[in-house]
Amino acid sequence: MEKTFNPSQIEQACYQHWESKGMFTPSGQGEPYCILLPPPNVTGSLHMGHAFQHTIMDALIRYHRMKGDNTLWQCGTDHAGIATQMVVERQLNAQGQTRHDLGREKFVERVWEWKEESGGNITQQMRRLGTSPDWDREVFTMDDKLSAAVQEVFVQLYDEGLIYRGKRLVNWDPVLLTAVSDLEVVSEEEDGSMWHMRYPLSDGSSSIVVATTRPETMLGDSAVAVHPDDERYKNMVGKTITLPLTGREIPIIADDYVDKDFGTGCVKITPAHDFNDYEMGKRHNLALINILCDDAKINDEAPEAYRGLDRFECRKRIVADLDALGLLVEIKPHKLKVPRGDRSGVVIEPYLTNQWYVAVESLAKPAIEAVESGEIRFVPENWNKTYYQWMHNIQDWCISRQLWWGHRIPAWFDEHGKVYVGKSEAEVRSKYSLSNDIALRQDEDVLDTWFSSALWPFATMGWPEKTPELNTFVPSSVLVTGFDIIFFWVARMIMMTKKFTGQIPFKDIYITGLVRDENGDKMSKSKGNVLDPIDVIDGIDLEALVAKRTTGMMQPQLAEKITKQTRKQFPNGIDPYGTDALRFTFAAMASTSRDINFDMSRVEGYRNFCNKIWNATRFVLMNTEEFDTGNAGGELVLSPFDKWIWSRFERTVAQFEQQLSEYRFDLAAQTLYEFTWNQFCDWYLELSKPIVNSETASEAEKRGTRHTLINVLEQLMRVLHPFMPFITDEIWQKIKPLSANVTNAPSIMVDAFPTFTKSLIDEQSEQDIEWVKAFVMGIRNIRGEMDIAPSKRLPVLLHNMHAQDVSRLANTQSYLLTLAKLESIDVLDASAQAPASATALVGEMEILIPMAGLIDKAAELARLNKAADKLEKDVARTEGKLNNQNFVGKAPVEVIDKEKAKLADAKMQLDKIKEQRIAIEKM
RNA sequence: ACGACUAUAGCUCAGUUGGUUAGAGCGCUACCUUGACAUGGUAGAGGUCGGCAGUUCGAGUCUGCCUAGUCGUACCA
Repeated sequence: MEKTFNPSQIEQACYQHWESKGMFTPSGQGEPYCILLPPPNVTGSLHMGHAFQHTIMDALIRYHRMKGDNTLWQCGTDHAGIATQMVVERQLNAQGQTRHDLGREKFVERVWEWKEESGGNITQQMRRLGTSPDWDREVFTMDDKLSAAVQEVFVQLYDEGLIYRGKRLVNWDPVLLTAVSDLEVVSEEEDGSMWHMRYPLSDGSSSIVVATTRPETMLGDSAVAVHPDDERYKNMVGKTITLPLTGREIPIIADDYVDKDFGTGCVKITPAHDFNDYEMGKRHNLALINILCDDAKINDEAPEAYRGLDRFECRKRIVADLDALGLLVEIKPHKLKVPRGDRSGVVIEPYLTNQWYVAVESLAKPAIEAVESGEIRFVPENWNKTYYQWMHNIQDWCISRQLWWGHRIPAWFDEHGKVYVGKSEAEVRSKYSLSNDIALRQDEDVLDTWFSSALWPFATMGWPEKTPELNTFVPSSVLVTGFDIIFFWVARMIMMTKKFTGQIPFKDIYITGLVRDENGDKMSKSKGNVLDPIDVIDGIDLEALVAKRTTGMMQPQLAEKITKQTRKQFPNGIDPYGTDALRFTFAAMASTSRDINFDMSRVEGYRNFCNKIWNATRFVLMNTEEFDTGNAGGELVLSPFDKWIWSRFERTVAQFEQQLSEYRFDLAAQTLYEFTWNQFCDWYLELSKPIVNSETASEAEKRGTRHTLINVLEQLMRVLHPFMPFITDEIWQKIKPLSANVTNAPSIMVDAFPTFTKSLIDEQSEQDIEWVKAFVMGIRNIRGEMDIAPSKRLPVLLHNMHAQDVSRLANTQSYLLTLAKLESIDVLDASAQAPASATALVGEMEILIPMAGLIDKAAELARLNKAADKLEKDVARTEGKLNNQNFVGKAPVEVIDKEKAKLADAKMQLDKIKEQRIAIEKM
């Protein structure tokens, strides 16, 4: 084995071995365990968020697979309607074409080509991450089977009256020329203005001033509203005003929606261009006057002067024209929330169109109950409040999109515009008894991408057919996803799965945080702080990284700043850290629902951890490869150290499993790290050296230790495997032949997870080894503090020993000499006078290192004073507690006993230190 | 406006139902190339747990208020 672990040498071959041998396929035996992969955009690439979530999912999958569960990770990709269509349109634009030049059919062909070309990208990247989904079951949301499920669902919902078509206001993206759902609109506060405009009463008696942030919509006003109790305007209600620039006469109405204290207390009402006005228009039977074309230019409803103008151009003209007429009262700066499309970034218009909707109320009810009853559990739990809040106020879902890429809506119109819904034209004709001479044309629109993803839990299992998978893997075990898609996806899956299978889609929902950069900023192209997980795995040189971050930018002017910042942060580029280090980093940072501030120094730390494991293996191999490890038989005598490490290992397994079951990946990772580094490597490997190298130990003893070395390591690899799949398999392949593991598993990933063995817990050995550790650490402390060269062998005297100290010493004396680098250990008679010494305490036993020629008087006094100060504080605090009658009277006995014991121990130590201090001062 | 979350060492974070001296990693200081590993070893420094009040024998942990920050939802034209 090489001296340093080199991940790039092993990872890809290892993965091919797993995949080619079909190890990702469910075993078909044991308890079902299933995770649904949130399908990533088929033409997308893997980002840090994916890498994080996939690590979590893969760790769970690998763990359950090793536990013997019938484990399925269902994977696939999403067609991502708008996003993918936009990419292809941009490609066309670059060639000076639009999708209309190609026509629908050719354009969709083009998107399929793009999908074929780039569709394998993200799944290849997932393989680099070591993920182990069942690739044979990979599904694309526009596969025939999924499409069939989509149609089936649509038709059923329509037939039940839960899907309907309606003309109403929708969020309209005037650049993409499609409707979008409420969730696809993001409103950010922006600087704007509030224009106060005067509308004259038709009878000339007076005028009324309205305030608006969108003056251009006045062309579509159909009323002015005031509050019914507003004394200022009470006498005007019922009168009309003459709308400037149009000359239309419109009523003044009263409605308690109006806030008397906001603006002027008068609101212009434009039912065709504002959601609130639309509702008020319905209440008061107002005209809907649409003044916009679909690209947000002014249409022919408006006076000729404004027709064809862009909405913002029109705004300027209206303001100027009103000003010229003396009707512009004032313009105030005003902050307002501007709704923008999450994809296009342009201002969304409320726009009157025909769209398809899902009536969600009846679907929402069982979906709410599923969480209320505890059948579905959010982890952490507080997300259920977010869920409830949204579900209780849920609005009908606009599912039609005026795009070409997606599932075409299975509805046909006859020449009169009558609609027929069915899975195909043929089915529609027979279902509605339409003869062939009646012309039908299919609806042009496609469905919202999330409509098909909502069916993911059952459509991927073969629904509507009655497949065995439906019975086995619905509900799935846990959904791992981000809070950002609770509404988009999670809620809708619950509704649809409940509706069509009667089952919940998953039992637990583990909500992850976001992966941010090391400063807590969101990773984004425009900030230039994006990290590619593959670059962390393989490494990347500085120039390539800079190039990656600065090409294809929306705002090229930022390139310079990003270049500088990148050169500063990564002067030498990024080192190749390997997949296992990256995965372990994600696991270790995954504390409950907290965002991750991704820090490269953590990855480096876990890369070092991999190297530590690698070198521990080298050590173990060095001591077992050419030797008898007792696997073929032969007497094994286990040392206290061997028993101790087995005991600690069993506790580690138990703790790890407990933490994993609570989705505490951070604690689970910490448990493994602590055991591996601080117990196994720091202590056990060191403790084993005196035995395996001993000239006096028996062959049975040596065999016992070699046996423990190889088998603890072998089992440790299995425990580490869910987090670190590559290095563990690589090592396991090397060490398994030397171990007691007799399975024929071709890989550690399909071998068994170690089972907690209670009989190996050995309290006695644990306490004995703690004594050894305290002994060694006491001496090391003196050595460190007194600046004694580590190579200097020290003579040691022991004083005030109890029977247990004597027996422990007898069992471990030869090892202590090696571990603490001692020249000799001598026991001092109780009556004997100790020479001036530096002292360490192990319980009540004193370890004395005679100072002669070694130790500086002042330094030792300083050390003793430091220890005494600390103990004095402890004693004072504890005495204070025990003298407090309230404490003694009310605290539980165990707590009081603990305090008493603590006090006695501190006092004893303090006395000994004081004695030492006196002895030293006398020198 | 409502809701959720966060505030603990220089940095990033743990800290379970309140109960020993509040922990880890990274960074820092000193020493050490000892036959697994310098991507290492040993020892060490560093915290009035955001603030104020309360409950309690006892509060990092529970309650209230305040401050700072993050996010979500709904918004007044």
